[in-house]
This record gives sequence, C-alpha cells and structure tokens, in this order.
Amino acid sequence: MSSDAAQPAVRATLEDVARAAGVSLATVDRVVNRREGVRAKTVARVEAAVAKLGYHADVAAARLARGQSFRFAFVLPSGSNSFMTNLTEQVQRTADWLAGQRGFIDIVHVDVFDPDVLAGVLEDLSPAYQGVAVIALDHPRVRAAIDELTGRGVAVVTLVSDVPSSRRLRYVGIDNPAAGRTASTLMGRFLAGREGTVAVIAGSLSLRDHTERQFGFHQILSSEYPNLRALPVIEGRDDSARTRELTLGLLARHADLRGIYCCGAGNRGIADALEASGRAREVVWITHELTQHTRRFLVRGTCDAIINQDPGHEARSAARVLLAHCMEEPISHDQERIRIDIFLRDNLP
Amino acid sequence: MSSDAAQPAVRATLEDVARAAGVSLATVDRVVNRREGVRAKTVARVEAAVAKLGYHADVAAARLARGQSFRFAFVLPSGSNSFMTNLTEQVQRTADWLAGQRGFIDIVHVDVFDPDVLAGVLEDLSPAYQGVAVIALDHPRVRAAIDELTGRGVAVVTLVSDVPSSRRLRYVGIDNPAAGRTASTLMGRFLAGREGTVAVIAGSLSLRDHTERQFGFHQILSSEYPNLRALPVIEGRDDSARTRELTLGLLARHADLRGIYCCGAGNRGIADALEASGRAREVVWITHELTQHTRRFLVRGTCDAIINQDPGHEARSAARVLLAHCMEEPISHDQERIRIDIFLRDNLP
DNA sequence: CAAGTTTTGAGGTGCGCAACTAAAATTCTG
DNA sequence: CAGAATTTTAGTTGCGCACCTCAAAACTTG
Repeated sequence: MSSDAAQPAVRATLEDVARAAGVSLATVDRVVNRREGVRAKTVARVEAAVAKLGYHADVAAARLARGQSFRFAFVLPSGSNSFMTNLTEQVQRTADWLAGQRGFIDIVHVDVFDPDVLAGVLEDLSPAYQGVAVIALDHPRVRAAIDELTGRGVAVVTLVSDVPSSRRLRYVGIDNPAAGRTASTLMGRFLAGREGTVAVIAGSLSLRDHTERQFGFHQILSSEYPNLRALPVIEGRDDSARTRELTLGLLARHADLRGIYCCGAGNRGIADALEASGRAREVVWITHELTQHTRRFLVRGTCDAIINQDPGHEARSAARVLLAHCMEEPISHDQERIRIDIFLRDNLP
Repeated sequence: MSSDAAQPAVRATLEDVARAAGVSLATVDRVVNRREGVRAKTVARVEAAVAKLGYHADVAAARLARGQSFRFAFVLPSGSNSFMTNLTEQVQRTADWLAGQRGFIDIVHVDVFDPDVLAGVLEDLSPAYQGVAVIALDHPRVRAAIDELTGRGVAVVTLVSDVPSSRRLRYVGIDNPAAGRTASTLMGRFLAGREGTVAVIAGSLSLRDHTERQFGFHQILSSEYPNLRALPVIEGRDDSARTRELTLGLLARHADLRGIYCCGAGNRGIADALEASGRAREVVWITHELTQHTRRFLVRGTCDAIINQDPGHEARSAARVLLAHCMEEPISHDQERIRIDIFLRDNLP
C-alpha cells in the first residue's frame, strides 16, 4: 500500500501563503491572479510558498468576492415532441442548479423551424445576456444573427443542431454523420448478409442534423453492405400520423423491406405501422432519441436499437461551457463531448 | 415566442427576503435553514417572500460561511491494466477539481485482489476521512470492514465492483449482469442465426463484476440464441500472455468458434491470437472497457464491439455522491447513474 | 394580571478572496 | 545626490451567508 502525501487537515489560505513568503496578502493576490507589478524575485518567493503549502484558491470565496453574476438565454423550440420536452425539462433543472451559482437561465420558446422568426428572436435578445444557447437552424439569416451576437461579445453555443460556418463559440451535441454511420453499421450487422431494401425516414431534409444522419447512414450502407439497397429518403415531418401512412406504404410496396432507419421523430407512427403489418419482428427498425415511447417499442421488440443523445448532459454541458467562457476558465473537453449512445433492450438506463 | 418571467438582474439576498417579509435577517435565516423556533405563520410569510423574489442561497457564500471541508480516500488497485490507469488518472483530475471546493482526495493504492490486505487497509484508514470510495472485493472481511466504516459514520461508496450485502452508501458503477446481457444480444444479433460455439473469457470468477457479466451473457444466449453454444468459461487472470495462449487453444480446438466474449482484461492477448489465426474477421469478438488498445482493435475490425463504463464519469460521480452526503444535499440520481456504453467503430469518442 | 414560555429582533463575527487606495521602496533624471 | 517618476508592497473593505448571543416582544397559562 502506498498513499499520496497527506495534506493539512485544513486548507492553506492566501494569508498562510503570505506569511510563509514574508509578503503581504495583496502581493500574493497579484501573483496568483497574474496581475503585474511584482518583482520577479518576489513572484518566485510567493510561488515557492504556494507550492510548499499546496495552496489552491477557494473557488467559493473567489466567486463571492468577485460578485459577478451571469445571465443566459436558452432558445428552444416551442414544438413538443418528446425529445424537446425532455430537453426543456433538463434545461429547467440546469437552471435551478445554476441559480445557486449566480447564474440565471431564461428559457425562450420559439418556432425554431422558421428561420426568420428564429433569427428575429436572436436579434432582439436583451443585451443583458452574456450567453445564449440555441437549437439552431442552418440558414443564412440565423447564421448572421449568431455572428452578430458573437460580435457583440455574447457567447453563443449551438445546441443539438449546429451552424458550422457561424462564429458560435461551440457546438454542444452529437456528431450527426457519425450517428448515421453508427445506425448503418448496426443495420448492416443485424441483417448480416441478407438481401433486400432499407428505408430511411427523416423529419425534414432542411434540418441539418437529419441530413447529416442520413448522409452518414448511406455512406456506410453503400460502401460496406452491398446486399442492402437504400430506398429514397422519405420526409415524415416529425409527424406520427403522416409517418404512419408513409410506413404503411413502404411495407405494402416493398415485400423485401428488411430495415427502417428513422433519423427524426414520428416514431409512434412507425411503430403503429410495423405492428399492424405483422412484420415488426422481421424488419429491423433503428431510430433516434430515447423517450418514453421509443423505450416501449424497444422493450417490446418492435424497435431494435435506439441511437441517443442525452438531453441532460447537453443542457448541463451548454451551461458549463457558457459559464466557463464568462469566467475565462478552461473547459474539460472530454467531459463536454456529447456521446452517441446506443441503447438495446438490455442496457436501457 | 414566450419567455419565463424575467428575474432581477442581480439576485435577491437574504436581506431582500427579510425586507420583503417584514421580518429580521435572523428569522429568515432560521426559516431557510430549517431551524426551529419560528411560528408557522411567520414561516409562511418568509416562504412567500422567498418564492416571490426567487431567492436561492448563494452556494459560494454559504460554503464560505460554513467553512467545512472534506476529506475522502479513494482506494484503488495497484495493478496497472489500462482501465485502472485511466481510472486513476480521472480520480486525480477529480481531486484537482475538488481541491477548489474544500474537498481533498487521497488516492490509496492497494492490492485489491487480496481480501485481507484490502480489508486491512480499510480498517486502518485514518479517521480523518469523512468518505471512502473503494473498488471492492465481495468477501466477508471486506464487507465487515465496509460495515465498520459505515458504523463509524464514514460514507462508503463502492466503485466499479459492488458489495451488495454491505452497508455501503451507494454503488457507483454499471449494472454488470445487464452489461453481460448487452454483450450477448450484440453477439446473437451479429451472428444472426449462424450455428456454432461462443467462448467466454473472464479475468477471474472470484471477481464479482466478471461473474455477473458472464451470468448475464449466458442468460440471454441460452434463452434467445439456441443456435449458439457457449463453451465453459475460461479464466485469463487479466493477463495478456496467458489469455493469448488460451485463445490460441480455443481457436485450434473449435473450428466452429463464432464468437468470443471477454468480460475482463487481457485483450491484447486475444487480439494477437485472433490476428495470428487469420480468423479475426470471421469471429465476432466483444469485449469490455475502451482503452487505447481496445480502441485500436475496434478500429482495425478485429474487435466488433466494446462495452464500456466511463471512468471519468465514475470518478466524478463517486466524488459528488460523497460530497452530497457530507453536505446533506440530495443527489440527482439520473446524473449519477453510470451508463453501459456500447462503442462500435462509428461512435467512438 | 403575574409569571412563565415561546418567538422575534438587532447586532456581531468571520469565512477567503478580489479589488481598491495609500504608502513605501526602488529606480531614474539632471 | 536631491527630487521626481515609477514600481512594488501594505492595509482596507465588502461580497452573502451561517452561526452566535442577548434582549425585547409576543403569546400562553394559572
């Protein structure tokens, strides 16, 4: 057995460092906060004392003394599919947590699917916000609005769906092409050499995340699984009823339909259609986002795998990134990377 | 568009609440900290004011005023497989983070595989620790040591491997039987109806996590995939050289070997053997823990899937759980639940 | 109504730090 | 080498809260 050197039971304070270095509190403060006006010799003395005592600034005290507070806006879609409802709830929780840290989050609901409305909201956002997280639409006006916010010194984080060419600080969400490739590999391997067709259902191809997913899906499918033929992409507009009809049509037209990849919402429609057709077990269905519904379909065996992004992680990560930016602190990249979760019946949380 | 009610630019303080409720600071303090000696009517008035102003205690100020500090021990194996090395590094990072929050983590390395040594270390732990996180061995002496710590008021968290019958505060790690089931489902589906045998390699069956994984694996394999026959479990003692020989033996003896599930370490041995045999592509190999090695095997196609637990998440979660317990704060269960990650070539982080 | 009990008010202290002002030490200039 | 200019250091103050004391006020009960 070995153990790291024991540290003092009570942490060292700035004052301890000052005493140890034989200088005043103010001087130590300058050194640790990298302000100038301290002789190199003194700096060295202080740094030696810091190292010797294992001094770490108490973040609670520092924050209190600084007294800064932050205000962020989260711009979320007013639409209400299960994923967005979950996300909103998680943002709310994050807001409660942040409230104790001198950070305030206002949730702004908006019709995200209309670029002009979304851009308008972004443009009219109160200048009181130091940071904005937005589920963005990749459209020139939206991009311009993001760039303008950034230009005004507002930190902008794109959430779930990115606008890569904008000047946003960071994208918090999954790598959608990779998610599509993941779905494709699962599809190809679950079908293990069988011949047939595979359908791809998107919400709308004007949504960047859906497009990217289907791109990744096709990429792998065509290069690695020549036994499977992809049908033209169908747009279900994230609407269950419409998606149901489209799926029924697919099932009727294609006796050799082996798989369905849904890279958007409207899953209830797909489940209905598959179960009604009696081919639920034989057709491999892979979809996105773990919700109360998709979870049920997975457990029941109608759905074969769910590709997920954790909305709680995304909400917290966005808040942490904004906070770190405002406090000029570094961010831990691998903690903030949003994973592409794969859920089977067996590893559901 | 709609937005939540805008809150004051600067947060409400205790004093604001006192003024709004028409009582003194001391009374508000009594109410918010649930001290007694306040009439119900007054409590109600204060609570109304709190709600109206959206008052949240400033955690920085509260911590500073309370001035409490914490000290935790993380008992980790001195052995050095990649997963444990990663975990140790993540614990170290967590320690750096906690140091700013008046929390200190000492890392204690110990030969975890010897129950007597482990129990001895736990028994001899300095009484200065308010919390302990330990990669435990499910053994009566270890359990007794955990129970004794708990009895002394020390919060104990089991990490990665649990001792369910002990009085530990919480287990931070994945559900191992579920992880085994997940591996089994992947194996069964990737092999999609082919007939043959499947080998299971564990580190040691005296490790609870390995046993549980292989239990879950067999459970699903036998009930859902009658086309696959599981060979008796082989113990590779988490040693690459030994595992390599065992795998070579398997490959030589079983021409119909279709899959290998490794629920422990020693992966380099398996990769070597598979690649040497020339059957790497045809045999489905599923293993645990994403490391620099297993990652390479997955990208190269030798390995087909990796079941992972995120060591960073586990380290942070253990620390948060201990911290929350010491400060008598609630914990957010779904943030602390450790997920069973599935990694394919396409969704590697 | 007096004596007791409970509830509330006012005030103080200190946590560890950031940020400010004032003073001291050093360097520069002629 | 005096005096000004500059650099370096010391000494305060206050952030918002928890926790404490002591006394005043409000109720209760016999």
